[in-house]
Formats: sequence, C-alpha cells, structure tokens
Amino acid sequence: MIDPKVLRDDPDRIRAAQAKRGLSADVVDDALAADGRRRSAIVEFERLRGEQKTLGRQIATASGEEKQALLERTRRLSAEVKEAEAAQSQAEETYRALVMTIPNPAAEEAPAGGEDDYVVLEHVGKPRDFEAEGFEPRDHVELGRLLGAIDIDRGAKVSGARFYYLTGVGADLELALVSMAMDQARRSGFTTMIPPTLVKPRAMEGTGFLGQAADDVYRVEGEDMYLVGTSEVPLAAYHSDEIMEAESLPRRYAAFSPCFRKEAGSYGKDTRGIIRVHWFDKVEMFSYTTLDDAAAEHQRLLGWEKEWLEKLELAYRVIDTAAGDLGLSAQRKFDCEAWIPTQGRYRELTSTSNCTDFQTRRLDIRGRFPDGVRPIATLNGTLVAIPRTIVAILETHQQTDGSVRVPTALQPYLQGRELLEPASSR
RNA sequence: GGAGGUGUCGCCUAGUGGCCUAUGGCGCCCGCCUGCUAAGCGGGUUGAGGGUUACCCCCUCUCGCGGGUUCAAAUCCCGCCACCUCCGCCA
Repeated sequence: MIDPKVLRDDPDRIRAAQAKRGLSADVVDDALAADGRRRSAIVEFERLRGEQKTLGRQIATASGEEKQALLERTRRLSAEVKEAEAAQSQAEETYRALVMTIPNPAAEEAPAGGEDDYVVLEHVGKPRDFEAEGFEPRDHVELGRLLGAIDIDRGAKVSGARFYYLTGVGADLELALVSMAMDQARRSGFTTMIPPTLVKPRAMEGTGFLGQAADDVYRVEGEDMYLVGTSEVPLAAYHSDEIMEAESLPRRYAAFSPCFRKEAGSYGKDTRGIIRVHWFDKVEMFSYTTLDDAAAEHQRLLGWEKEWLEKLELAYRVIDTAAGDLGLSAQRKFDCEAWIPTQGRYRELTSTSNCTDFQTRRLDIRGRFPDGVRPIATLNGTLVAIPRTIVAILETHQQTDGSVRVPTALQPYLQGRELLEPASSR
C-alpha cells in the first residue's frame, strides 16, 4: 500500500507515478474523494460516540426521573451511533479498496514505459559461439532426454501441459543446485527456511498477488487458501503484525519452496520444454531492512544473484525493468537474464525487487526505532529457479556428443562429477 | 473429525455490566539519592486513526477476530480463529 499521507499531501506525485507506469490517474482522484468521505465519517462517528460515553457516565450515577430522561435520550443516540459506525467502516472499506489498487510508485531511476522499455545495465560473460565451434547446439528438451534428466512426456501424461519430471541426473541436478544455493545464502548471512506454500488470503493480498495478478494464482477449491507462486509470500507474511527491533535489521531469509503458477495469458508462449511451467522449485532470498538501507540492500541482493550465475559459468545480462513492468509491489526491479543458446536470446533466470514499504504497510510490519515506530522495507530476489537454471546449464555447457560439462563450483554437490553423460553411452 | 480447556500491554497477572480513563509485578526508559555498583524513591512505558497541526493538547478505537444483547460490554450471548489436553485418523 502506498503511503496515505503522500496521497493526501502530494497527490501529484502519485499521479506522475501512475503516468510513469502507463496507468490512469483517475484512481488517485477517486481515492482522494473517498479519503474525504472517510474522514468526515470518522468525525461524525466520534462526535456521537463521545456524547454517548459522556451520557453513559451520567446515567451510572443518576437516579429517578433524571435517569429516566437520560435513558430516553441515549436510546435514540444508541441507534445513531450504530449507524454512524457502520457508515464509517463502509467509508473506510471503500477508501482502502481504492488505495490498495494503486501500485508502488517506481523509483526515480527506474526507466519509464512498459515491458520493452527496460535498460540493459551490463553484460557479464560472452555467449558461447557454437558456430565457431562448428556444431549445432541441442536444446534442453533433447539434452534432457539424452541424459535421462527431464521427462516431459510423462509429466504431461500425469499432470498435463507445462509439467515435467526431473529424473535421475536431472533430479540430482536440482538437489545439487538447491544445496549449493542454500550454502551460498547461509554464508552470506541468510537464515535458511522451508516455508508453507499454502497460505491464507491475507498473505497473498499483503504481498500484492491478489489484485490484477490473481489470475495467475491457484486457489484451493472449497477452502480460503492459495498456492503461492513464490516463497516471497510466506516470507513477507512471516513477520506480519509485528514490530521489529531496528537493530535486528537487516533480517535475511533464504527459502526453498515449490512455486505454483497458472500461467494464464501465456498460452502459446514457451510451450516447448521447461522454460515456463505450472510448478517449479526455487530458492528465494528475502530481506527486511530500513527504508534508508533498501536501495543498498537491493544492490546486495543483485550482487548475490550475480555471484551465483558466475559460479554456474553462465553468460548473462542485467536489466533495469521499466516502471510498467514492475508488478504492483516493486519500486524497482533488476532481472538477470542468461543466454539461452538455442533461443538465441537472454531469458530471465533471476529477478530482484525493492518493495520499499509497500508490503509492510499491507501486512502491518513496522520497525521500532529510537525515535518511534516507523515503516520498514522488504526486498526479494531469486537465487535459483530450478527449471530455467537447468535449461541454461544444459544448453550452455553441452558438448558435441550430448554430454554436459558440470561447472566447477557445482561439482562438489554432484558427487564430484565433472561430466553428465547421455544415458545410452553409460 | 469429536470432547473439554485457554486467549488481557514485550512477558506474567488482577478484573463476573457503569467507580475500567484496565490492576499489580518483571523488563525497559528518564530522573533523584548515591565513593562505584546494587538496593531504594519518583515518573514514564500497546498500537492505530481523527481533530489540530512546529509543539502541546483533545477525542475515538484497540482486552484473539467478527457479530449480537444493553442507555452502557474485557465482563453476558452467538459464530470463527489460534493454542493446550484427550479421543479418532495419519507420514
């Protein structure tokens, strides 16, 4: 949720922020009007309630006719109070519903515009030149089949399109990547976590996934529960309704969890392979810190993501996502996109967002500072999203015979294996 | 899933319709006293919203959550949630 004070005192700032994302500013005016109605409803209720309390105290000590007269008066008043209270909660609900739809204003540094208006910040590593090496790279589907690592056909048979089995060395690869990621996170000061992935609406809404993003979310039939699309959700909600001691910040968590996404609206996109799937496992980094430190923490998260990709010896670039592509909660977002040889382009492998106080306001998370209780910031960043990382590793490190070289840093997590070889040649 | 119990401030706790504007203790903060420390003494210490807005101040809400009864609810009634104990089931 945006800062209600900013909305009230400096609505032009929110209007400009809407424009930068390519959104209408009408909601700003609607919200301002609703805020006015809300405040007058509060004043009216409090006036009546105050009167009721005053008279109530008199009744307690009055007697006889005086008491009867007071009772007569307060009986009517009681109904008015009830009415005013209902009007107040109605007005607050209307206001809240409007404000909740307003996205986090993008950072000044974030590029304006939509999906295609990102800015490339840097390239790291060089995409492997298969032409110069004189062979046609196989795609991950074929490599996965050769290695006995990915079984897409049976995934479809059992669960449908966009599902897969990781088998044999594929399963080993996931466990290795997860262990390696958790090791890195632990060394970097993160508390490792295994969070629940079925959550109540509050957690979903608090992290900004129930608004226009709700289409992409699995809801459990017959229960008020959702399957999370990222462990950002349970990690953000972890400290909901809490006041965190300022000196305990930054607090960092790294969670391993499955992620579930409907992928609504992506029909026909990435239908081949495991680039875009309904379920995958992920290790996610999550930080709680002060608003002053948030931008610096964002750079740290990006730094850990880069360290990770470099250890996997992948070529990638970093982009600064444009305002319109930020999602509801983020103020700024960096994506690390790895080069996928058979696609001839960079694809998102990790993504890190600075959500400033947007989620903490919704989840009632604050910090206790020497000068009082104030909002704090949350940030999230992918360490490893398994399927896409497997795609990048297989395709990047493949050899002419279909075997795949294991990046040095990963070898200790794969029983020392330096090479993954096709099942038939073993 | 069934039965019973519990839910009050960071923690413990008093509180059975109006004198609750919620008690006391611990912890914490400020001050006094004091060779130092401890003890002692005095004061402060939930959070949110609104009025006003430099500050002060005033008001409303907040006793797990939501309803209801009543002129008036921490207190009475109903529903829900969480935890504890037991039973059932289960990895």
